[in-house]
Amino acid sequence: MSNALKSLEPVGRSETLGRRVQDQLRAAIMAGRFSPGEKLTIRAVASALDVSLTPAREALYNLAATGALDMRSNGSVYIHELTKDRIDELTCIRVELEGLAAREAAKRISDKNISDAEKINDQLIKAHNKHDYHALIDLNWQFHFLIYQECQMPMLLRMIESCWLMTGSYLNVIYPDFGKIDHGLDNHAAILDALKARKSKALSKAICIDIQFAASALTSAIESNR
Amino acid sequence: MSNALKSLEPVGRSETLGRRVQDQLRAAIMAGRFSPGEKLTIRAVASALDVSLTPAREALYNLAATGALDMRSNGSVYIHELTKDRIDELTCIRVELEGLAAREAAKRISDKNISDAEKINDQLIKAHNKHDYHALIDLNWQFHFLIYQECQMPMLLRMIESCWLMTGSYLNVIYPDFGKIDHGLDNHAAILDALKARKSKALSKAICIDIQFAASALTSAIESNR
DNA sequence: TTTTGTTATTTGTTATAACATAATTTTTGA
DNA sequence: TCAAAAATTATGTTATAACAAATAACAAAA
Repeated sequence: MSNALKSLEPVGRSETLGRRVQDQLRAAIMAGRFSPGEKLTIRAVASALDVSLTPAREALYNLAATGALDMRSNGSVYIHELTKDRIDELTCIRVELEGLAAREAAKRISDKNISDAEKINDQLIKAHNKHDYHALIDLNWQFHFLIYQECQMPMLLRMIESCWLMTGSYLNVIYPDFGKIDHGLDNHAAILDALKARKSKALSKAICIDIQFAASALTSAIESNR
Repeated sequence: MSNALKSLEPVGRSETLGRRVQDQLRAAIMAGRFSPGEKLTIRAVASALDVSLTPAREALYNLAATGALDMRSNGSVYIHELTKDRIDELTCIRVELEGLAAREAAKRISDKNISDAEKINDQLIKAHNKHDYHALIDLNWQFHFLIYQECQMPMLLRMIESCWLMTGSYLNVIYPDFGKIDHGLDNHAAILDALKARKSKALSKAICIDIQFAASALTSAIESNR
């Protein structure tokens, strides 16, 4: 094969409709565009994305299978509604999984990734100052997963992602209180410090503090909204 | 409501075909009845269970979404084929998740559950002596999940189950070497001791040793089978 | 007004057919 | 004999229709 041909990117094989529906739903969930407890019917999703029932159903049920959506016994699918107990459970799980990812990532992460993480965090601080919490949600996601990706553990990554999706719908509940996430910025600074020093234990600890901080903010937001 | 009505059992709502297919596949996977790398086509599953493509596809894709099956980019679904790297990753994840489940279970487990676990372990020893590794696989599953269930963390349980399903097809590879699993029985004894003393840290450690022991047996089985 | 039974509507379930692509086999030509 | 091409088969994808179950809306009775 000629070098010119080899240098070409493989044409993005047209994804299936089912997958595209799933990707769109996932993006919407992780951007917090759904409200907790909202019902997602097959037909509503199908007509919203202009596909038939089959791919809409596939997307909804696959997301439910990973835990990103909540499927009840009658087959209806809802956005997760979290109780204090559920948040506590999720926090315990995330501490274990993301702690592991952080430890492994610290061993492997490249200088370039560290500087990328710093850039993202700079943007994140700007977004915070501008009260642009839409961007903040997205950048926070990018910041964490840029680090986690370096652990080179694909199964672990998928599990962590599904944990994040479970709380996605509450981002809009928690982020508007800007007073509370000043601490969140401190946590990110601690994460970056540990990253630069490549101290895996310190990184893991900083990540866990960040998780627990977010969880307590979420819990109090839920308790007061009730 | 009348007392007569109150005494009636709620009618077990007939499961959907999709769910029944999924349950059957899951049971077969966790019993090790499939070989690693085996291809599961939609039509083969549909005709084997005498259903149409729709529920067969739903079951396969949902299991793939949880990681129990391996879905490749062209949509074909396979039984997982594990490499050393993948086993290592899975072991790390399981140590975290099952360690957590064990710690929490130790806090909550009832006397009855402990004696149930002992009974299962007795049967397990008998199955071992009879070289009945089919029963052994099943009893080992029961033993572990009886304990884990006590943690009262439903999301965690599902994650642990999907980890177990990933290695299901290798059970028949690993168990026939009976010499190696004498240690496995010792591990179970240690687990029961920690359980009876309700020492959460000791239980967690015993479980982790069991996991790592199984992993190393699996790794060497794979390496030698190659 | 509250309860209860009926009807209508919504929504999940499943089989089927048509289609497109990937894999395999067969055929053909050098 | 071998490799390329063509045909065939296998397999995944999707829309649709018919069905069943759950839910909501409504009307009649207590």
